[in-house]
Amino acid sequence: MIDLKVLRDDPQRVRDSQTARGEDAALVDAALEADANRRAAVAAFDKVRAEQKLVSKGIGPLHGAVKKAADDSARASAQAELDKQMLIATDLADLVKAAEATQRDADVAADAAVAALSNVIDPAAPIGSEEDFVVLDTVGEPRDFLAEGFEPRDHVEIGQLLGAIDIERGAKVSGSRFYYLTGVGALLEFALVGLAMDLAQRNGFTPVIPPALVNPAAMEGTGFLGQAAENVYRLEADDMYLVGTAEVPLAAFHMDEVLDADSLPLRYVGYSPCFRREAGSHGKDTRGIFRVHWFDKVEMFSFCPPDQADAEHQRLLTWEREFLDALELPYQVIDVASGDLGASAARKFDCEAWIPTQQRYRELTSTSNCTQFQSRRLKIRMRDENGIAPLATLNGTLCAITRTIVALLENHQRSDGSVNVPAALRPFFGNREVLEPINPAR
RNA sequence: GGAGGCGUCGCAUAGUGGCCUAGUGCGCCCGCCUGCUAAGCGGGUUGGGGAUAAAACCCCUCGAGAGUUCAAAUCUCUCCGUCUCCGCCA
Repeated sequence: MIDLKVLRDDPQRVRDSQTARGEDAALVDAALEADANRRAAVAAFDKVRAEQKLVSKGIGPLHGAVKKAADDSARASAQAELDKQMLIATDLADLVKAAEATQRDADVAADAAVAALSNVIDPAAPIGSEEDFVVLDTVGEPRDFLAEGFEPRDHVEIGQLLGAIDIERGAKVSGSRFYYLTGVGALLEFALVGLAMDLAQRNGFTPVIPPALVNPAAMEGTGFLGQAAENVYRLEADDMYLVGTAEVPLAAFHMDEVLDADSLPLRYVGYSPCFRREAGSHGKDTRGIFRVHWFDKVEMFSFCPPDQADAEHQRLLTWEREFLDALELPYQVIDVASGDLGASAARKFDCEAWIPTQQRYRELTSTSNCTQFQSRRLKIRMRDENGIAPLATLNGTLCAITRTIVALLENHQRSDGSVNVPAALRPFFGNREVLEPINPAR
């Protein structure tokens, strides 16, 4: 949810942001109107409710006056007054009920209208659509396989040779975009998680194994039931959702809480399965495990004071880069354009690793600064010397297992189908230096 | 899954239809007193919203929602959480 103060005081800023995202700027004026309606309805209710309380409060003593009346005429006049006040009170009760209903409707409408607005983009973010990203840095050199004298195999082939990835059986058991990691493939996941967790812990993150199944409040508060709703798995019978990222349970961890500003930034690193329906991506990345309905991921999440969010965002990016550096992968860092930001993000950096068989850089990790957008919805606030205010939330991928495996196998393959294990990963992989083929080529 | 108990301010507790404008203790904050500390004394201390130049002020908030009533922490219903016992189970 965006800041109502900004909406009221500087609506043009919000309109410009909507436009830059390629979204409807008219939603801003609809939200302004709904907000004005709400305030009018609140004022009307407050007024009639205050009146009702006043009258109602007088009725108790009137009952007493009737009981204690000294004589019949005093009793009759007290009773008359009581009857009169009761009539007024009954009328007021009807008015209150009506005003309350009006207010509730106006409230719901205003909430919906404001919730339809995406986060106000960071002015530093490049303006444009998906392809208008800015490359901030390029690290490492793609290998020249031609010069090395062999054609690189793709991760599906290598995975088959190593006995690491079983896509056919994944499809048999669960359908398309499913897989099994087997043998060194399974061990590779543990090694990657070990390396990622180690890096995170050294940087002050609290490791978390979060629930991957959450209630509607958590899913909605995180902002995934808006434009991303079609990609979320919902369990109809239980009204629960399968998370698409640990960002959801990590963000919701402090839902409805007020955190001490001195304890910030609070950093958590979660390891969880991620479930994605991949609606609207039919025909995209159909081969292998690059785009799947389920994968595991190590995700960083940070709660921090708003004025430190930019710096924290840079730190998250730095840790993402350290991880890719450790894996010795060539990659580039991009500043994602306004039209390609999620609804919650004000700014986003992606790290894209070179995929040799695709001859291009593909997204491996991503870090978003959601400013106070998520925390307002989730009611996560901080208390400092200035009082209570929403805080900033940020998230960043440390390791999306399947895509990392794709990049690792393809970039570190050798002509005989074996794969080099990068030095940093070996301590988490039984000091293994090379993964050798165990299956014949098909 | 069955039976029962319990959800009140940071914590602990009082409150069974109108003196509740939710009391008290602890903790915390400010002040007084005091060689210093402790004690003592006085005041403050849920959160959200409306109004305002800022206030005063007003409304909502006793797990959530609905209902009864002129009036609900209090009565009724539904849901959620939690605890105890029984059953089942990785």
